[in-house]
Amino acid sequence: MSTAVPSRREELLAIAARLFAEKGFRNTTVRDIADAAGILSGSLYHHFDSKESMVDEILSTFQNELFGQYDEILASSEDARAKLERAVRVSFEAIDKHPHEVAIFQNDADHLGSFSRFGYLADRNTQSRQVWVTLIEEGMRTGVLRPDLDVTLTYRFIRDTVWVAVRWYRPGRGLTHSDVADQYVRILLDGIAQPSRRR
Amino acid sequence: MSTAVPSRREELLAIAARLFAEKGFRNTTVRDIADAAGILSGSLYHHFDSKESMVDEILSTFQNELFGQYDEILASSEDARAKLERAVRVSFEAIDKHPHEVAIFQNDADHLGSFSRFGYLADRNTQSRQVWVTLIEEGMRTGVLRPDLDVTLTYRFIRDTVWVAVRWYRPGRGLTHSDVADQYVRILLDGIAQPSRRR
DNA sequence: GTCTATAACCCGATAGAC
DNA sequence: GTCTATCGGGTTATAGAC
Repeated sequence: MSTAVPSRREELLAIAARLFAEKGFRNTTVRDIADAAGILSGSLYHHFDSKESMVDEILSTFQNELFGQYDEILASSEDARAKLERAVRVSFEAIDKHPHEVAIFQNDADHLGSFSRFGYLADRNTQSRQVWVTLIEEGMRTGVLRPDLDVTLTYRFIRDTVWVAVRWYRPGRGLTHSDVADQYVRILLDGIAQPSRRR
Repeated sequence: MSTAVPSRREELLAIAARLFAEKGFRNTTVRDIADAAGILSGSLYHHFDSKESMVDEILSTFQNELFGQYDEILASSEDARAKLERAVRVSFEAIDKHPHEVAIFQNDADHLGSFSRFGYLADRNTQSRQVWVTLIEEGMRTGVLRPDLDVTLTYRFIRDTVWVAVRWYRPGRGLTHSDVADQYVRILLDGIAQPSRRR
């Protein structure tokens, strides 16, 4: 958790997160990170065991926060449509608040996940899938979603459309994350076609 | 263009494309490519100037083919809804026929684009944007799409949802590219909500 | 068309001085 | 907490033999 006055360790992690997000984990060298922090590469190892432990701390901290929010939504008593909307909104908020962490997860999770140390990434992926599939199935059962949806395909559609926005969304420029979520929820639920022309 | 009997050069490019797609361009070594081809890394330089020239040939060949298809759609006389559908279908067909090329473009175009040699990647990006925006605006003007759409946001939504499917779609396994396109077009145009509950 | 051998460089990480 | 100095290994690419 970040405090009002970030520790040196947190400063370094923030610098590393930005570089990992911009250039990719593998393509960012410890010298890049040290340069951006104004120190030499060897000095980084006073704070961290390895480059891997840096990205590990970045990702696990972020995911613990995000999945706490998903759990709250699943436990709420709203209808499926409202819960789906909230889950989309929480995700866009995460892109707004933690764009670097989301970008690293999107770009490097597959590669990192092949190391046993990052096995929790696959677990979180499964957990995320369960959240969305649960909401979609509840929506189909209760009649707020079309009953002919392919659940797996719909899950992938929602997951991808939400998280891939990290590629172009820039906090503080143009639309807010809330505006983007509004439009995305509208397209997702009602489509882009003129309803009167609905086939 | 690939011939019935691929040349050694084409064989090597196909091997490289698969590895670039699986591991990323930077994370694939010339030794990886040579190993997979059953030769030594030095021997690759009899066929190609550099690793960069390999990915260059892979991407430019693919894009020349894809954008030829987009041009045909734009020039056709169908209505905007039909043209949008066809553009989505052509894109999914590209994912089916050339999954490695699409994956490389999705994962590495940003990084490669920073070198002047790959300036055409940015040009193709602009061209692609013009295709989708043209179709969306024509659809809004002719009344087949909702008139309150944010054109830029809708463009990004379509672009991202289509191309990100390369992350999970595997040719020959499960749904065909045509099935996936059917479902995606339906969600995109009409949404996932039950129409009777439309707000 | 491929192999042998190697140049020139970049990488993550370490040991110990300050 | 940072710097100096460096180790061991991986990377792209080249020159010339076969």
